[in-house]
Amino acid sequence: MSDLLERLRGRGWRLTAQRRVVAEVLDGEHVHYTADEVHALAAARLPEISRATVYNTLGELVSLGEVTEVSTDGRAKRYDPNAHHAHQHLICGRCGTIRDVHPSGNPLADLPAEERFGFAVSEVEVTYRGLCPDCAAA
Amino acid sequence: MSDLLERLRGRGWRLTAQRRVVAEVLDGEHVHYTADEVHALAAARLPEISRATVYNTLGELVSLGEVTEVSTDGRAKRYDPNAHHAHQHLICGRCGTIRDVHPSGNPLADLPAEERFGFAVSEVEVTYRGLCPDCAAA
DNA sequence: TTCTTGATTTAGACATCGTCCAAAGTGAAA
DNA sequence: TTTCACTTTGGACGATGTCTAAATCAAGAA
Repeated sequence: MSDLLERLRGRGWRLTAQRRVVAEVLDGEHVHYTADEVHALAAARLPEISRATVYNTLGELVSLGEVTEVSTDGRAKRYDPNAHHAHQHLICGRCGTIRDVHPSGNPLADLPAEERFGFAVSEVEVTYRGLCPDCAAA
Repeated sequence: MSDLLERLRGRGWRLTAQRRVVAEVLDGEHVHYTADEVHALAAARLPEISRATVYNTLGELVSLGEVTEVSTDGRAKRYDPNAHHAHQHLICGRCGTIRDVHPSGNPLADLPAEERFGFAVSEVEVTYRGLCPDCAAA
């Protein structure tokens, strides 16, 4: 079984068939599914799982820090299970495909105090946009 | 009249009362309204303006490069008329307030070729997140 | 000025994404 | 095995945004 389920159990998660299936769907290195995709894949294994449960479970995984939400401009949010390895995203503006990338540099350090307006800045998100090879060719 | 309307007319825009009002609402330095806020403010001056027109007009302004869309995680998109001055955003995770910021550094240069996966990368968007002074105090 | 015409606006239906709720079901502690 | 708080369910609901066909209008032509 995945480390993920172990960690979740350790945090007092009640382990239901539904949660197990959602976690299994998200198990992978470069997975960026939408909630509905997760639901479809989960339903392939557990046909009666409801949309609400998928949304609930994804929300919990995000709260627990096990999964990151990626908002891609108006489209449905995508869920990235690769939350334990710092990375940023490269998104195709045409088809919405997402790749994980690892830029150098430290953008947090690039924001001087006088540009923080008293905010307690806690994170930076860097999103690269462009066209993926397939869309560029088409 | 604003430069904006001049530029738009120069590009063959038909100047209607509705478009004028939307452009006026967006006239300002650090404005980040949602489409519905723009609609409400526009309707204060031109009561019969429709939502569809506001959406159409905002979409056109974005296409023309006069206004930038800012997606703030699931909430409604916001529209930033400050498109002619490169800048990034600092967003309060609690209340959604947006500030324009100007970090140093060049994140585009921070993405090595082997991390581009054949994409034609054209832009980078850096979003700082945290709590604004009001929300931090509350 | 008036006419003409293609661009623009409108209201409201529709689509998508996500949230909420009350009722029914269930994991797991005792 | 029993119990009960935690989960799930489905369907209504809400927010945001898109689309369409018919009515309207800006602005160039006459």
